[in-house]
Amino acid sequence: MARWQPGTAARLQAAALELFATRGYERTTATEIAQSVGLTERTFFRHFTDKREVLFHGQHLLAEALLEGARGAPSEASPLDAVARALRSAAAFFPAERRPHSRIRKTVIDENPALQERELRKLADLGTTLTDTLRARGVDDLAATVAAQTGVAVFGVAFTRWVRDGEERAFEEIAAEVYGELLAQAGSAAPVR
Amino acid sequence: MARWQPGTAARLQAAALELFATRGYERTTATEIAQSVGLTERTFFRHFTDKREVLFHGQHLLAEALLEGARGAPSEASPLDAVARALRSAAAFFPAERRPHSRIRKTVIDENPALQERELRKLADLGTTLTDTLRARGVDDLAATVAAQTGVAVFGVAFTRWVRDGEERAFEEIAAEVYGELLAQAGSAAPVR
DNA sequence: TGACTGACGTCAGTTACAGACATCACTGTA
DNA sequence: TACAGTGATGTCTGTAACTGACGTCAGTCA
Repeated sequence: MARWQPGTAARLQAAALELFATRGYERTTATEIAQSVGLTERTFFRHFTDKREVLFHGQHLLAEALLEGARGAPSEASPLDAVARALRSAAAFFPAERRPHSRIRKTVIDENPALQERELRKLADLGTTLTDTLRARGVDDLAATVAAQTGVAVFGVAFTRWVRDGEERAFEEIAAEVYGELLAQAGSAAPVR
Repeated sequence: MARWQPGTAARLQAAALELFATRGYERTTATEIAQSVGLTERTFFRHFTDKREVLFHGQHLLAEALLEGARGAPSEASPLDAVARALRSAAAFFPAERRPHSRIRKTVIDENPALQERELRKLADLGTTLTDTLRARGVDDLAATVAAQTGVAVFGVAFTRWVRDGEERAFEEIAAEVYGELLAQAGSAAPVR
């Protein structure tokens, strides 16, 4: 018999989300989370740098999906078009089955500013890596930064709407709507004087 | 004679920035900051909810300037035009004299992820209040959100460039450049299929 | 004069982390 | 098959960010 059960991080994550959802984030200690799956506080902090991080583990997979989409764009595609492709390939990360889980997670995060900060940082990190990817395609600094940041903004708005109560459309559809709204607004905007 | 000197928060802020810049953020304790101006740790935490917050006090003034700009836009202006106005009125907050101070602050923040998270949150808060302002002008939810988030993205990029080493142009000029780049990219983008 | 307030100090407690070191099932190698 | 790693864990101990309760006292105002 194995000395330790595998998937420690995953078990901690599941336990943490459940405890956070029932008792609230602040009234749940790292020790409690660890003990609820038969581990020690110290072990918890070996798997997650932060108490907050337990809710955000695995985000790098989303980042990779996004970047893959951008990298896969034809070389003649504009930076913004590459970003649009990135958004489409991110959609695979938000299938309908995942929505209930995402909603519980959202509820927890919405209740705690510290968790919101962490989420914003993950989003911002997405922005910088996306910028780097665009630059690697030969896009100049300003264009890459603007396209990537815009893309992250669209992603953020789309994700927020996707997890909203009552929303049933697919992520891809919502993202297309948000992106379309951006193009429409920018298209009819007054030029810089 | 007054029992306490006025401007406690400002003195703590100045002391904190200096200590952070010399010793580094993490190796500076709240107690040290407080003692360096003859106060107690407890008093520090009465003025700032957080150790981080000492670097971000006063941000609400910037928010008010931004919102004032958006509110001042003519009623027939599009949401994005209102946002562009908000950006222009924010420029008053970044005169050339402020740049050296902003650069020191930036150095400190760049070194610490926790501080970056706080900065992102302030930016995000700007986004939500800007959204609310636009909605109060009668703009529908999607349009307001997209315009506001886009504006915040432009602001963020412009600010980052404004504090960059070697940069000497005024904030307003940089913001106009970034905003122009966005319009140019969106103008030539492929429409959503 | 005396109650009240506001900005501060003091003290004690909780908890998020982090370093150092021990443990021990498992693994690969001689 | 003996045996030296290795890696995930536990234990112990310490630091610093906060927080609540309460006391203090100069200035203010009825």
